[in-house]
This record gives sequence, C-alpha cells and structure tokens, in this order.
Amino acid sequence: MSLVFALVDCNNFYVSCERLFDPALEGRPVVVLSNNDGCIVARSNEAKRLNIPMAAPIYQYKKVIEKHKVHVLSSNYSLYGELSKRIMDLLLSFSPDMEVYSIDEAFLRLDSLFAISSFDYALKIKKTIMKHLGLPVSIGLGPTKTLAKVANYMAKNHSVSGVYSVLEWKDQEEVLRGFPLTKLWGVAKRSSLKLNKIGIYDALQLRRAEPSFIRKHLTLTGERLCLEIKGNSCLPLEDLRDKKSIGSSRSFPKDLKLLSEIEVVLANCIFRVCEKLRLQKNFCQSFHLFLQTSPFRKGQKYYCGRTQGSLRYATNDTRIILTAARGLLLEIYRPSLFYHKVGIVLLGLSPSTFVEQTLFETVDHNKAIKLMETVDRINSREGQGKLFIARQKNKDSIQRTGKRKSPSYTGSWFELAKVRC
DNA sequence: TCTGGGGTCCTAGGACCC
DNA sequence: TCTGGGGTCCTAGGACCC
Repeated sequence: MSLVFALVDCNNFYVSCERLFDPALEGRPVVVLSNNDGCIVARSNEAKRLNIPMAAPIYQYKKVIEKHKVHVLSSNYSLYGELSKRIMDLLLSFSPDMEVYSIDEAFLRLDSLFAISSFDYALKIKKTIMKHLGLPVSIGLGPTKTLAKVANYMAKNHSVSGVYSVLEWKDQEEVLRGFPLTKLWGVAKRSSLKLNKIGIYDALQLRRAEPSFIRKHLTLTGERLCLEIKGNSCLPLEDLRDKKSIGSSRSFPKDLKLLSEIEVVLANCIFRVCEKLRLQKNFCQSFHLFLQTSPFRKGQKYYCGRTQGSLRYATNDTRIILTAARGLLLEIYRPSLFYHKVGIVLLGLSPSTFVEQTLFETVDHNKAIKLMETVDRINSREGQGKLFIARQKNKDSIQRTGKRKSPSYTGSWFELAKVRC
C-alpha cells in the first residue's frame, strides 16, 4: 500500500492565536516579537504583503510599522503553547500515527483510510479545527514528508480550500516544475547555490537527478531529499520521546558583566529545562553550558565559552543540575567581557522509569522525584513561577518580559477574556 | 541604541588506543 | 635521516528548520 503523509500547518500561528481573543486584529497587519521584543517572529498576511521579513530586528522596520499602523505584540508563549496542545490533541483523534513537528505543525499518516478519500478527510480535519478552536490551518498531502511539505506550500499559497494533494505522479511533476529550490524542506541559500553550480535550478531537475550524484555535492541529507521528492519515503514519523537533547537559553535585555547576574538568568534556564525534562519523563546524564557575547556588538570581539559537565548519575533534579552548572560557569566566565546570552543543553537523555544506582553511594531518588513532582504540580495549577529556587531571585530585574504582551487568556483565572453584555 | 529560542543532522579533524 | 595503519570517540562548526 502506498504511503500518505499529511502535513497540517497553522496559518500565521502566533498571530492567529492573538486574533482569537482580540478580533479587532482581524484584517489588520500584525507582527509578534521574540523575547525581549527583539525580532519579528510571526506576521499576518497583511504584514507579509508589506515586505516585513521573518526574523528581522524590529528597529529596522520602525518606519514601515508606523506608516502602515502595524499592530505590534510581544510573544505570549503560554497562550501559544496551550492552543498548540489543544490542536495536537484534536489531530490525534484523526490519526494515531502522528509526529508533532513544531509548535504549529504535525505530520499524520493517513494511508489506512478505506471509505473516504484522503483529500476529503483532510478537508474534514481543517473544518473541525476551525469549528472547535477557531484556528485556520493548511494541509498538504504527499507520498513522502518532503512532498507533503511541498503540497502544504501550495495549499497555503495557491489553493482556495486550504488543502492540496501531490499524491499522484502527474501532480508531482506539474508542481515541481519551476518550484524554487529554496522552498524545499532542507534547502536554503547555501545548498541551492551548490545545486546551481551543477546545473540544477528547480525542484523538477533535482527530482530527475541521480541521488548518488547529489550526495557527492550535498552529502547524505541531499541524497535523501532527492529520493524523497522522487516519491521514495526515507523519513519516517518520529517520536518526540526520542529527542537527543533539550535546552533552554536566554539573551539579556542589556549586556551583563557580573557573574552574579548571569547566574540568576542561568538558574531560570535550568529551572525551565528541568521542568521540560520531567514533563517528557526523562533523566539526563550530562549537559552542555554556554555563555556568549553579542556577535553584533562593535568594539568587543565575539566570545562564546562552552563547556560540558557530567553528572554522577542520571537525574531530573533541578537542584543537582543547578549546583553542577554553577561550578562550570566559572570556567567559561571571563570577568573583562560584557555578555549577551547564556544557556544550557541537557544530553544523554534516558527514561526516568529506569533508575540507575551508583556504586558507592545510595541515592534516595524517590524523595527527589516526589519533591520535583510537587513543585511541577503546584506551578502547573497556580501559574508558572509560583514556586522557584532561591537562585532565581530578582529575575524580573534582569529578565524583562515583553511590553506589549497579551493577557494569559487560557493560563490564569485572573486574565480570562471579558465579554461585555 | 535596539538582532530569539529551540531543535536536528552531518562532517572534519583531533585525541587516543592498539 | 628515517617515524604505520586502522579504528573509535568526541567536539566544533556548518547548515538547516520553525
């Protein structure tokens, strides 16, 4: 039986989430900013039409924003996270074979449908999400993940229904002719230039090339891409639990010099990443720490200090990782520099169901696990940040939140949307 | 003046071992 | 003066994605 992949992708996700609770934003150009209100990370179609690019620093587009009265919002990740969870739960009811690819995207396998065509089924998914959650999505159908991505691009840009299929051979040929290489999943400027050098300028030419020849120029990733757009599936659905690392980092609203201030931000990163680790029911065995100066700052050479730390035993205890990381931060900290960003990546992840004992010490894992579970439960019920570790103190003085953030409509009883009758 | 945060995969090259 | 060959593991860095 041939495979059917559906890629469900929310349209302008962050903007759509904001519009859900503030309908006045409908039809207006809207952008959402990154942490510290630095870059533009989401744009409404109206903002896209004003040629405001993705990931652009906001200050470079001040004039356009003022001229066209673009509505600017800080990001409200707890709102987006909550709505994303609701979408994914709903999608799971349409197919148990699902991969959550990002906050606003998921792949579904639909090849075991018998009574209904996959196109009609995709239409039904789209309508259900709109009806239950009020969020617009586009759906692409293809025999491989990469072709489903191509179909999704077509659904977003060249379809009235919001669903597009390239399941048929002739549709694939037609769509890929003239399809820009940089719109393919996994191809950006560098790779497209390399392909140009060997005479390949569109996706159809790549489809007709010899995979082993592409490998010579674009390594294994390129060979797989070539096979995928020919219709040979090489990329299976992946399980989120198989993640190899998880991390948390923050850039500072203003450059920091004092170790004590950097430690506070790092403590908050560690608190967040450990919460994530426990949520996915994993332990970690080691971690990677980094501290860097701004690559944009003039008058100071870019510095990125990195180091790796091992833990005596696999754990998800915030306190243990915090203590280990503080010691290592000293190794990469240079007192003379002004810093821009700090972060931690947890590695060597393993299921927390399996508890490893060390040879020379008896560790009471259960006690630590219970304590951490309690902290997570209270924070989940009472709102993030109710319980925290003392080292996270004064976090608001160093970690500014967005100035234009919308209320926590779905996350706090005190910020529910109000309806006037 | 102001430039995010969270990931993945691959490769080259160094360190080290026998 | 002449200084092997094969293997593994680790890390940094590049490229890419959303």
